[in-house]
Amino acid sequence: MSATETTTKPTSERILDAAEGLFATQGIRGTSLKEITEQAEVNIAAVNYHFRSKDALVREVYQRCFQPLNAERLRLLEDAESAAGEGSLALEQVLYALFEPMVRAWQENRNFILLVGRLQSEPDPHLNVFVQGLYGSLIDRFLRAARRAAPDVAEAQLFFWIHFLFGGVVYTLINSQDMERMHPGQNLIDTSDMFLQDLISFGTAGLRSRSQFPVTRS
Amino acid sequence: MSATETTTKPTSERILDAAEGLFATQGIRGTSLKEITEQAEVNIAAVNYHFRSKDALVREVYQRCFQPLNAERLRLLEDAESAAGEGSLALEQVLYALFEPMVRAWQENRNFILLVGRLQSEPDPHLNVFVQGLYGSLIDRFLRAARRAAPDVAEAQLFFWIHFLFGGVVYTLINSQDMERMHPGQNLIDTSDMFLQDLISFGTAGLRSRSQFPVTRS
DNA sequence: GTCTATAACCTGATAGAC
DNA sequence: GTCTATCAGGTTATAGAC
Repeated sequence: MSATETTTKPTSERILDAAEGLFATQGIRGTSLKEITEQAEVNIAAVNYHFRSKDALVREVYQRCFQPLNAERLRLLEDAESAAGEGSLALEQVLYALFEPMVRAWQENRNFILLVGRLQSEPDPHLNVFVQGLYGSLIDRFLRAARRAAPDVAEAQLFFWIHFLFGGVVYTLINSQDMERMHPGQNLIDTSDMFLQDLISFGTAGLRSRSQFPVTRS
Repeated sequence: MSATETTTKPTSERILDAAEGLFATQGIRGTSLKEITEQAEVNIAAVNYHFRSKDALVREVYQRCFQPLNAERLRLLEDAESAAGEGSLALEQVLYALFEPMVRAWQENRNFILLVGRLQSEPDPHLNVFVQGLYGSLIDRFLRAARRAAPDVAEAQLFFWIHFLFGGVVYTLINSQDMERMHPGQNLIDTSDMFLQDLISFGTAGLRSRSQFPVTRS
């Protein structure tokens, strides 16, 4: 690097950084290009030069955010599979590979999990289809691993309750600050290792449970 | 009622109905007053006459939506408590009283759960504070009941994991259509009774589990 | 209570100079 | 690649007639 060169990031990256944070805290529709370019300290027209439109910028933000996360998930799963013998992978290890990267990302940058949460509510169907493409074959890959780890649980049950766990994780991470404020005295997820440990115990116990409570209409 | 009177709802109610549906499907910031008044077939100025502003309309929509829900939750809990002897309430019954009204509301009107989901993502802090007020002492009330039902589980754990279950329920109900599409062949929550039954088994098994899986940093 | 008309402002997007 | 200037359209909110 040259000695006189300032380490300022390029314009397109500054736009992506600002957009990521503002989308996370204010929502996508709740954030205007004016706000983004002001925070990034670039000209308003730059966003339409480097990206084609606001929609394209949104997709770039999510791509940059989700691609390394899902790659890490896949890496952890493959590491665990090759470390364990064929078919001897535990359900606990599958859940660990699925959730560890997300909890770690949350620990490093709280904006990340907010960005994930936006997808549950932002109505844009184009974005949802795009993000589903980012997940690609990851869901199938993890479902097959879970199926081998828990052959006694029906595949449809595994599929459903792993998604359920995903929803619970996103919700509790997003609301962790509010929950700590509402119930002070004991930090519940102040360390991500502790939370992961409890999550995996909670999830596997649930997945291995069988319906017992009779529900009757009132 | 008079013979010639049409059974058309009053203007303010038509506005609330239209706003509820549009907020659910398009988001709050993603819905303009113009859209609302067009769907309600009322004049654009009526929303500022009957309600003070868009913010006040949003609060009215959530109040009308959440008040009967939480009243029903409380009723179910108190019914179960008076039916059972003092202190003999099961954790399953607490979870039933908490989630049954929500699942039933989802079954009757899919817009409802979308409206709940908006709160996780819409950035408006004023709205969040307002809705927290709607929940009022309900959380404390249910936490005390759960504590009596499971005295061996730490209160902080109960608080945390019941919120976790709430996040999972909202997520799976919101995404139930997509999940059915992604994993066809077996309906998982086609009947709310079946889902409630599985949910309560899953949740109580998780709540009663203890951490077993050792998590180590990679 | 309901309507028309309009104010004041913000939005994404683009043309064209530099 | 970066800027200024501007466009066409949408937004909430309000004033004032009926």
